[in-house]
Amino acid sequence: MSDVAKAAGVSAATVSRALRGEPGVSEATRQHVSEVARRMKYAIARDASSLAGGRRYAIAVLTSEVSPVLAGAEGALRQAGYDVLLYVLAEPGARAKFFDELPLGRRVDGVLLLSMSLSGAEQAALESLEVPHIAVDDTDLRRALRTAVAHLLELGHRDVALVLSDGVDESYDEILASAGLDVRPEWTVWCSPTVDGGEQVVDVLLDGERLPTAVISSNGAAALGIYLRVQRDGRAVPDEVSIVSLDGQELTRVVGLTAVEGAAKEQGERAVADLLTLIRGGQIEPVEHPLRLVVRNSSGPVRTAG
Amino acid sequence: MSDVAKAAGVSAATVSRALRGEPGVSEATRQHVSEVARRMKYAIARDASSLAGGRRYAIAVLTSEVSPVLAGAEGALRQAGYDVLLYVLAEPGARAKFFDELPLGRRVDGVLLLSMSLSGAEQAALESLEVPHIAVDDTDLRRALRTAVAHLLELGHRDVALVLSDGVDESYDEILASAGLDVRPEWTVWCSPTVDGGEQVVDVLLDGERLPTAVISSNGAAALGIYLRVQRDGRAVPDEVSIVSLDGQELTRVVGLTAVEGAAKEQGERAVADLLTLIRGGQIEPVEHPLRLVVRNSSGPVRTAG
DNA sequence: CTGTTAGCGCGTTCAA
DNA sequence: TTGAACGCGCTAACAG
Repeated sequence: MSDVAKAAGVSAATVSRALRGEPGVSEATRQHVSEVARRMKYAIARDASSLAGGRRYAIAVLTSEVSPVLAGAEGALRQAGYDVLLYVLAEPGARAKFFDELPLGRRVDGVLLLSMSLSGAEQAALESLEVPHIAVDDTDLRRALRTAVAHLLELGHRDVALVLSDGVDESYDEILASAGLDVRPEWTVWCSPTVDGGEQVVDVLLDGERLPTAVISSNGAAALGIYLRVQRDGRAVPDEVSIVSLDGQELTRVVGLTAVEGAAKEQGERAVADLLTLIRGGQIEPVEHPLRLVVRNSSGPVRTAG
Repeated sequence: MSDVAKAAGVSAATVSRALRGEPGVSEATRQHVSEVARRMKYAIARDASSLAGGRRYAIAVLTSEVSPVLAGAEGALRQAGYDVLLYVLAEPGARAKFFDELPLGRRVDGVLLLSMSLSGAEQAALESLEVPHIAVDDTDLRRALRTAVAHLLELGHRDVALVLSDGVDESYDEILASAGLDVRPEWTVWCSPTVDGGEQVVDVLLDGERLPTAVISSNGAAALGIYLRVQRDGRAVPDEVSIVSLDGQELTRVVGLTAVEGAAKEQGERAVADLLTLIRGGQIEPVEHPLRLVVRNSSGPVRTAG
């Protein structure tokens, strides 16, 4: 840095201020210093910078799975000039160890949590770091369902079945009802969030006397199972049955299922933006995560009877 | 550190040496210092350590996609006490920028590359960092193919078609031939590495007079496409046609395709072990990446004719 | 707006 | 085997 300072005819402190965008430097000086630094291929040494008490230029990213959201977040952080310290906290052991040891002291400017629901203790541990943090929630099932229902209504569907993953125990009847659909108990079914689960549930669903013209699945893998099974049964998708997934797994994309996607990339970017705002001491206002209906080949107009 | 030194009745230099396992400290002193440090929950500050010329306790992980290998590598590195600096270099722009700016100077102890085939220039840029690096190769198609062929032979198949992804231009005839299979030119076909590609190739393949009893696909998505199309054509899998993928994408697992998998986790762990050996100045000996045949529901005994 | 001074917390001499 | 002094590259607080 002193080399750059000498070359630019200023002091090291000025170089520091100029390169970090700190106030207190004339615009002319800043430009000049930046130019010289670039020519000399100089970049601030982060270690020394953080040692001296400045920022650390690093964000810890905690995630329970390596997912597209991670890719989105990484890109946004990198672009903002931050390093990404990755912690994959998939196994309970690793997760417990992390929150026990909290190896983040004085090493990051912020923490980003992806698809992690924290326990109270974990939350408290995180707070004790005294570092800004923010979490990216999972897709909001409720809103996703409304989106899917609207899509199907538009296509003329009135007989819509809802396949929920085991573990989802809220009632969504009111959403179906308020959309003007009949709520038929036998058209709300549960299955495991797997391809197998989806296949099995089809037997139940298409066994009644009245068949739904469309099926919404809360889980992507199950949606795929439904799709495969329905086709194997000799029913055309979407001509006889439309299928919509509320979960934008890669699976749904690859086989061409219509899905409500969590807009993973945007969610990650949004979260990064919020986190950076927090780091700068700003206030953030909660916003709903964007949802995106991606219409592919598994949903179409309802077939007019007769 | 000076606090610990005081508490232990030694100098800071001794604490440093003791905690880093440096020689030149009596075993008694080392034990004592370690004990005191633990009691005081003291850990060496990595920033200061690297500033002063010591280790950086960090590894840069470069990857072209967020994949299970990444998860495996992260775990292994974490366990070895290293931070993971993640760089997702999926987009050409990001990748070019990285190799242009090389933002790694003096910041990591090593570099781990996952599923990245480096160009000569990139290779050179990496070397210029003067930091140990190691790459996890993609699955070796050749060996994977041998594994798949052996599996099918065992099941009695003799009429095996090979679907290669566009871009794969090596000849694998000798592998098929040496396994005692007839090499029929019309049974080696190319398609794009997508579900669509797989679907399309089925038309070509099952249009001849003599049909293969098994299909090997080098790509997982294409394998899925083949699977879907064959079923839709009303042919049973695996009773009429067996399908084996040489690529263990999640896709193949979820829909139950037999696949030769790269044993991602083990590969990642192995690479980390090698990298750490390099960092310590050791020599590594090349080993073949482990391959694993995962038999699922898409491969079965050949149906005895008539 | 800019320069000067004094550390940040450690590793590495060198001497004892 | 240990300790004291020095400097790594930078930023914060002050002075101008």
